[in-house]
Amino acid sequence: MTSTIKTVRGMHDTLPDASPTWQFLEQTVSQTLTGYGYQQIRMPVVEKTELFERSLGETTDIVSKEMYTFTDKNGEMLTLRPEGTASCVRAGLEHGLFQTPALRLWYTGPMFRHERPQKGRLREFHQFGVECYGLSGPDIDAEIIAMSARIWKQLGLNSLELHLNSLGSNEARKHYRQVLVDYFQSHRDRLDDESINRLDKNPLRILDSKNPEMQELVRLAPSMSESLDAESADHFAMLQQQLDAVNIRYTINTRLVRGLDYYNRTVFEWITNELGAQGTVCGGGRYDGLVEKFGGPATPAIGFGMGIERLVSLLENRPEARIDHTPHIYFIVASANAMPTALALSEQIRDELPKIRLVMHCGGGSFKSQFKKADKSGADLALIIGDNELVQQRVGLKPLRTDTGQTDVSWTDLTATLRQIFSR
RNA sequence: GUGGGCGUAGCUCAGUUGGCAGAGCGCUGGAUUGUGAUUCCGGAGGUCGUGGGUUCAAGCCCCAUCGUUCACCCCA
Repeated sequence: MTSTIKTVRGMHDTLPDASPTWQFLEQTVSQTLTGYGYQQIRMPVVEKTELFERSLGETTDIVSKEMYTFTDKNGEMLTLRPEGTASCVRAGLEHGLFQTPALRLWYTGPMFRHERPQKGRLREFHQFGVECYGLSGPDIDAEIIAMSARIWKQLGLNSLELHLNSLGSNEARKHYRQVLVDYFQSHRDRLDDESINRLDKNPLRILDSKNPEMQELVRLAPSMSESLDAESADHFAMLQQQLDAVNIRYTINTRLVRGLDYYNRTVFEWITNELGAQGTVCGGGRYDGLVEKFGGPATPAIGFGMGIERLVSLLENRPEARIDHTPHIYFIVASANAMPTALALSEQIRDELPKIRLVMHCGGGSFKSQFKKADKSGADLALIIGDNELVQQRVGLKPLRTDTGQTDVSWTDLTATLRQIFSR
């Protein structure tokens, strides 16, 4: 055997066994989003590199070391998108969508980050993204969170916990950042290497440290809530009130930071402990300054991303969380002479009963093996045609999942009979 | 980018102090001519991830490399 070509590291095939779960998820999510008045937008997978550098922040890990960037034939620097928000803002500006007062959008597709793969973390992964533009009040924050909660309910996931925080206005965050730097600077001797590294790059992340030796220092650090500006504090309080009103439980986590630079005010994550270290299944927040930063009108915005692979692994092994593709009918063709008639009959069934899933037996083989395949297919009913049936112009019907015996029916009555059988 | 575990049939995995490559499941053929699931009998399928090295002899020992997995980091 010559050496076979395999998938690129960190990128996976989704095989036929797994795709019914993906389809269940995709269908459920898109139906729920549609139910809230969100409209789908589709953006290219490739964008100019500059788009991500300017939106995510050049010092974030994603931009500084995780992007799939390459030079196009004409010398342009392009990047496989690492997330969707930047593209969505770009598309909105490019097509004047932000003229619409309350613009509700969603999208789905692959994202690319060159990270070391591990459980729940791939180099090509898939997200649903939801973005809403033009609304600054906490009501839309509450709606978007309630909508995500409803999605979990529809999917049958009940172990997700909502973590909530407010980063305040950009000014307040800048101020808090300085307070934090001062605090950690005065305890520099107790910081680990990584934290020292973060001190000037992204000091808020020190609060996220999992190093047990840092816990005490982090616990005593000044809290973000004390640095919140009055308006943000008000916004945050109202959001909590509204979440209470719709019975959504949450944990205020003042150490919840999120890694992208564009966030302000409300940030949230839905977290599970069933996935190991990559427990965030959904995360998002406000990014009120981003549209303006790209030269657009001042446009408040909020959005979130959901990791499809992570959700799928929560849904795996649940038979109810799959789209059913089991055929209804398996058509057994006992004699090659009968094939033209069998094909004609099956096409007639497809014409008149378009919802029926019918598998034609192709490729010949013994009667016995055809029956084995019919059984294996999971079909409820086998249709049988061979030389005898050809002469009598009839088709055999054998139920495969019940003990009721085999019957037969004339060609002309076939679809009517099937309609009756499968109307139940 | 850093550190640990693991790579043997399509899948899940055995393989002893280095001595002929294995099982279960799956696939496939058959058990008196056209009837599935249970049962019984047969068959196909492997450069043991890849490349070097040690040895009379390597799936097993050594080195490298790729992949995978888990954690750090980061995030969906």
